[in-house]
Amino acid sequence: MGGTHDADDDEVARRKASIIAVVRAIPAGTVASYGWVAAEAGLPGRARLVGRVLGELPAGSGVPWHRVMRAGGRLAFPVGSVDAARQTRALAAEGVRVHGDRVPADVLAGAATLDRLLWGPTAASTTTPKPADTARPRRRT
DNA sequence: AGAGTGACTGCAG
DNA sequence: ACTGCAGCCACTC
Repeated sequence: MGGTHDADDDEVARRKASIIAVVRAIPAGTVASYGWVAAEAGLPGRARLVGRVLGELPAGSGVPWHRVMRAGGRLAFPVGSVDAARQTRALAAEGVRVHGDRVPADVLAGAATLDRLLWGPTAASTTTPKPADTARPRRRT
């Protein structure tokens, strides 16, 4: 096979797969932040990458992109935009009431609980993505 | 190679 | 609570 098969491309595809796997693992009725998803996918600090990957998702991909929100449980899009309305609608269909551009704290707390659901002691699921990648601490005060 | 941009985030004012 | 700024990462021009 000679050809153009760079390990770099493979790495990129692998990141996308990890991100999508985490998003798909978010239970209906709960939401998670971009940063949280990135961290769980083994890509701490790549919240923006999550947004890009979700934006590339084709319609009907089955990936619950609407369950991914900004930090603090805020809508990913500005209120009034078509996408914002769509996300609000999709969340409402799952019982999540969006108040303005934010969701109740308890819904967001569900994401924190997810941590235990996914990587908890009783998790041990074979469908869980792998952390891989070395965690790189953010240099912040 | 340098500058600009964005489905991000946290701290300051 | 809101806006602005800085840091960061990946991509495009």
